[in-house]
Amino acid sequence: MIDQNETGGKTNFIYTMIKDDLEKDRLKGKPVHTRFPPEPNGYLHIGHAKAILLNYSIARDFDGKFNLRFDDTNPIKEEQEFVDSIIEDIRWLGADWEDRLFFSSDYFEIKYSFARRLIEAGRAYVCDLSQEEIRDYRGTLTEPGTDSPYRNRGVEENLALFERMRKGEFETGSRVLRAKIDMSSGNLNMRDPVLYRILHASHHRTGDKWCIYPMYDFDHPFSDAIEGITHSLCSIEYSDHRPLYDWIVDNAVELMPEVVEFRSRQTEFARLNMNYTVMSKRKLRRLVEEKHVAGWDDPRMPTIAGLRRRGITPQAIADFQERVGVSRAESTVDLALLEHCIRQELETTAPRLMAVLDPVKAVITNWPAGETEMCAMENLPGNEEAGTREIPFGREIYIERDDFMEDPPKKFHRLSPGKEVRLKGAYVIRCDEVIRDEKGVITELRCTYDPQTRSGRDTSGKKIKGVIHWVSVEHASRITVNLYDNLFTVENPEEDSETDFVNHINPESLVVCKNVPAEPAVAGAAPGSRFQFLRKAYFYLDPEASGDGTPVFNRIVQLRDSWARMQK
RNA sequence: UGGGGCGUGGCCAAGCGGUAAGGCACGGGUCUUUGGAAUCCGCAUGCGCAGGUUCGAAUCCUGCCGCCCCAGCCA
Repeated sequence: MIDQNETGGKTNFIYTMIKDDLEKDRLKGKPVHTRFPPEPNGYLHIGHAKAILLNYSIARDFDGKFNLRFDDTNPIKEEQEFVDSIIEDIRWLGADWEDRLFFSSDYFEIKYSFARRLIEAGRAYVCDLSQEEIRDYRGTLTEPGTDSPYRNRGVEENLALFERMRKGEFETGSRVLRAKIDMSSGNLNMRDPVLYRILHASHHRTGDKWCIYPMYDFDHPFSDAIEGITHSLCSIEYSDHRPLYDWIVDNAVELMPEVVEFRSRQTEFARLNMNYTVMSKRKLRRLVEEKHVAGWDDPRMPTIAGLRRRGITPQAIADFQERVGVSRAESTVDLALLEHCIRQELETTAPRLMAVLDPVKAVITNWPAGETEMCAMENLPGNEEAGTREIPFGREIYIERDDFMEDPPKKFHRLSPGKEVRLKGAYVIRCDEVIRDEKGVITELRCTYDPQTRSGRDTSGKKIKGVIHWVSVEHASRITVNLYDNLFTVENPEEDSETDFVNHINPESLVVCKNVPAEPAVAGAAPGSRFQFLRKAYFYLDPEASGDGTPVFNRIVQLRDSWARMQK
């Protein structure tokens, strides 16, 4: 018996349904079996990640199986390039299909046979109507359709015609195979849906072997049935297709029982939407093609490749997916939830480093010139096993420009004239003088340090509220930092149909900081590793943006900043 | 005016007739050499609305209202 503990306490309607199926033995002893069926015609995004991880975790939680099957039934739109990127993305997410990587096109031959049996049973016919005529005969939402004049062709004629379709005797689009169901159904999908169309096009896997290709509604349920898929999950917009799904599976069970592994059933759930981004393939493609972003893997994109390049971990995405849950209600999840998942993981796994993103020089006037002292700092606070590192401290340091205020408000706990602040891991300093250039811009802060306040052996008795990060000027490594922010300035870029969504693009979604001083340890960082730049944000050392050898760090997500919130 | 869905706090989401879980967000306290983290507290007299059934309704019934999807030889 599977109880809540074994399924991680998940209480969504799909888990409930599966538990019930198991209790009632509706699976007849077969393992729970799910699948993710991408069409290789584009890049995967975080919405797909929800579907992938849902399907995969169901299989895992119920000790079942998970297949990856490409729905490659439309050669015009599909490419091997997308097959490769999708495989890479799903593998990176951690969903494991073991040895069950399939393609709908693997089953074209048996599907052809199944179509023949449908014809033999008088349930499918070749229709010579043009595309426009078929549309006209279909009727409208409120009016029933009209039977095609070819609807009652004899079995032999249909069989012969279908075979000639396969042989390539007819032009693209000249004929189709249709199911004979009900032209007056309130459900448009049941008005004699097209099962096969003629497409003289080369397929990325089957080449020119076929010139007729099955439609999704015919192909998908049958593929599920022969793979033994027990629970075929898809998004809400397929709800209307379910009667057709069942029609196909029922016919497969009746007419071709020898290949049916399981009488699969379709269950729909709501797809993921998130604020401050767009999710449709069309819109994502526009962002890339119109160069609003650098590519499909631009760290601002909601694509899996983009999330990966941003530095977000698969663990955080999986955590996010579980917290979002699954239901049938249309929803838009707050980006803040994803950010929370990322921070929560990185808090305990990302070593700390100091870098000053917007530096201003501070000179410790009572520190001897040329003298360097090493300060020990923990790599991961609260985790002694992560150890410490030594950071050089000297007479000249950089501090964050906004960690100084000449005329600060009451609650400003950082540096200001005559006030003291602690340099993390080092000494307490006081600001004595502010130096400006002719334009009034602060160029240097003159400070003095208190020798009794050495971190770890402070004998001054001072209680200093503010702690700021710093980098020694003399020892600083230089890095490039990409400060990424939301791609859009509004929660829902698609809300107003009058305004093109690209008008809502955030002009500050990427701010590049070059020559950023960072502590020397940064030079030893491994590409692909993640850090917290103390008091600022989590960063990812971009392994693909080496360029001139200067390390490039992508901002993954900012730290929570209650000071910034107080300012508002 | 056809068919299929959905409406529980700002955002997700449990709940399936016994008196509104949880997470995020938000507000406040404690602690803190990250204004981070941690920790504690607060946050729906009410579940789209209106009736009804019942000792008792978010859960059952009736009627409304609102939103989403469907007329590809796309998936």
